Amino acid sequence: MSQLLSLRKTDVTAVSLLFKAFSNESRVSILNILRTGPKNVGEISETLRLEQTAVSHNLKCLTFCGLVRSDRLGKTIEYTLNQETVEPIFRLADKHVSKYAPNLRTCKTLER
Amino acid sequence: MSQLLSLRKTDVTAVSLLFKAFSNESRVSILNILRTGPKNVGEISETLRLEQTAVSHNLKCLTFCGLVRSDRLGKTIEYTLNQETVEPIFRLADKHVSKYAPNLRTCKTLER
DNA sequence: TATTAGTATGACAGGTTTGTCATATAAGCC
DNA sequence: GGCTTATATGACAAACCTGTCATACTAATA
Repeated sequence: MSQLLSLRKTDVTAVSLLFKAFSNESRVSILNILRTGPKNVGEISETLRLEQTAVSHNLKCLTFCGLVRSDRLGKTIEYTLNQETVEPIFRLADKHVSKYAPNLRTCKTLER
Repeated sequence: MSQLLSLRKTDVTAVSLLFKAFSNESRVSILNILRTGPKNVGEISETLRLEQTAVSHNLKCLTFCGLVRSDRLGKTIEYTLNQETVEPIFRLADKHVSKYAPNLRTCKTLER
């Protein structure tokens, strides 16, 4: 009930950890490409032109946060997006950026 | 139209920058406390027991991302949450954590 | 206009994150 | 079992982030 107005301390920690997963361009690219459907590591790596090991590291992080799910398919491992969470978050973020921070993409690091 | 299914490259950059703002515990605390209403720097600093300069740095970053707005009130500067974005994002994050990553809060750094 | 209170800025050190390299594991096939 | 393909893991250096310190700015008030 009061959850809606304020989070407990522990949740602040969890929420910041969750968004750490979204705070890296490679990981956001991976999530973004998985929106079009499940893909294995090789396909992700090839499409995004990212090193296989880098993709694996980032997928582990995304899995740990519950943002993707992995299923072994023979020699291959297929990754599937957690659409329930990721889709609405992407939509909100996209809307926010175009409405409130249209110049965000032009800077390379966060201003402070 | 196709925006709903995939973001352009530039948006991936913007989205990851936006979530970088959410990826730090101090900043999430600040956003969280602003959910209860506008506050000035001193009030935020005092309530969260964070150094004034640290709060100022983090507020600058949040302002830059359009997540808060600042209004000078005499000697004081009041910060107001962008509820339209932050409220639904917090709700989604909170729901996601409890459903898909309930143990997230117990780790100090992102596993990889 | 000098002083004080509130807030911002810049620089820097310590800590964290990231990609890469070398290597390990797992599954299928000969 | 040995070989090959697909993916994961661990260590490490470079890059990046964060809080702190010293200091600057701004507005109100004496």
